[in-house]
Amino acid sequence: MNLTEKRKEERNRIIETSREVFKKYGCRKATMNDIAYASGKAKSSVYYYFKSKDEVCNAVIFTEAGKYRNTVLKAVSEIKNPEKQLKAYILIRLQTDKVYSNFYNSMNHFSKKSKFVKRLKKIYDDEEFRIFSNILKSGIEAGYFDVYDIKYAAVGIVTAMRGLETVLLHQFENPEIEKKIDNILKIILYGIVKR
Amino acid sequence: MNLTEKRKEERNRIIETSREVFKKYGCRKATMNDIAYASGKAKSSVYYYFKSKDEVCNAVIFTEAGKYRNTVLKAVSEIKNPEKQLKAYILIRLQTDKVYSNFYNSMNHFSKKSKFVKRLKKIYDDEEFRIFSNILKSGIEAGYFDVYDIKYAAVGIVTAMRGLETVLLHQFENPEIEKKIDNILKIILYGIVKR
DNA sequence: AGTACATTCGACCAATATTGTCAAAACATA
DNA sequence: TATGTTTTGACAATATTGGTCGAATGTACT
Repeated sequence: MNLTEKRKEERNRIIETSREVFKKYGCRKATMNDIAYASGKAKSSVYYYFKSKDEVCNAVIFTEAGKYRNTVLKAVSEIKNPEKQLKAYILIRLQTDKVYSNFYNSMNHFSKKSKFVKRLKKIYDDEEFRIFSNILKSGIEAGYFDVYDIKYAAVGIVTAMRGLETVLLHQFENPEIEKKIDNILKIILYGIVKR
Repeated sequence: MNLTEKRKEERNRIIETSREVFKKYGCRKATMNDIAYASGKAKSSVYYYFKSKDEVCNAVIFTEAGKYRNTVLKAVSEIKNPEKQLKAYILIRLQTDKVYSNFYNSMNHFSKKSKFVKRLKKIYDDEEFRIFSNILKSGIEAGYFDVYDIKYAAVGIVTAMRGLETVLLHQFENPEIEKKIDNILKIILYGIVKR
């Protein structure tokens, strides 16, 4: 095995253990010692792989975002019909959102919003925006959708969706939720103007 | 309401919130600030009620031990037959053990066994010993049991039970567990000598 | 063995965070 | 207002933490 390969693998191993440590203690409370110990190394050895604790955090976030992305893409790409794709996307978003909000809520339970959480949010937001744009784009290419400007359409719809979520999230157990989503989806898809 | 009463109530309120904070962060990671903030007070206000963080920890442990005690006693006292009492006790012990081991495992997940955990264990151990002795004693008074020396009998049986647990705990989902306990119980109750 | 390189580690320091104290403020109560 | 209780922010003493460095260990190749 290549030297840099081995190095990367060790890095990934540390990232995985860090993820667990963060889950347990939260990012703030977890110390480099915790991470090192959990990885079966000395603290300075962790610094051999990562410049700083910040970098470890970023790596964990980045990897998690990647996993999230894959989950979504895999679920969505299996669906051909763009309309159903959209619906699947919204549903999966509502589900994973719950999980990952748990993840980073525990990170700064109290204490003013940290730099860290802001960064995490931004990364997820960007990711989401990109994924959604792709769905829109492929829908357009397939001749299903027709929007004036993908970028602004995406921004608008994602924003609307987020508003939708804040309303729906706390009634997520509600079995009516699918119907509600269907209704909103219809508006997004066909507009409110009668044809 | 009496003045000292009010004070005690406030203390209890802090103990309850502390318990939640400990559950979340573990005892080591939780700071007096965390506790104070969660209680809606300033740090120094917490020190008005407790001499030190150590005292807060002790109070939480003590209260938890008391709750555990009540759970066991309530469940056991409703049973008249000492034999069934013993069985109920062992079962409930196995169950609550799981819960509270989670509680204090999270307390010092890594880092050498802390003074704190040792104390927690000791308190639970004493408590358990006392409860068990009472069961034995009431069984003797009721004419069901007959042992030479309650104290040593209790020590012996509790020790044996603990050994039993270490074996059984990780296969707790096993539905056969009741049968196994029954078997052990029979040995404890009737001895191994044929009559 | 000897060299070059990757990896691990413990000791160490400066910066930060935490515990615990205190005197003053805010609050209640009569 | 006077008295006792409770809350608080500022502060000192102390402990923990992030991060550095040089030395030790490991490893692969000549």
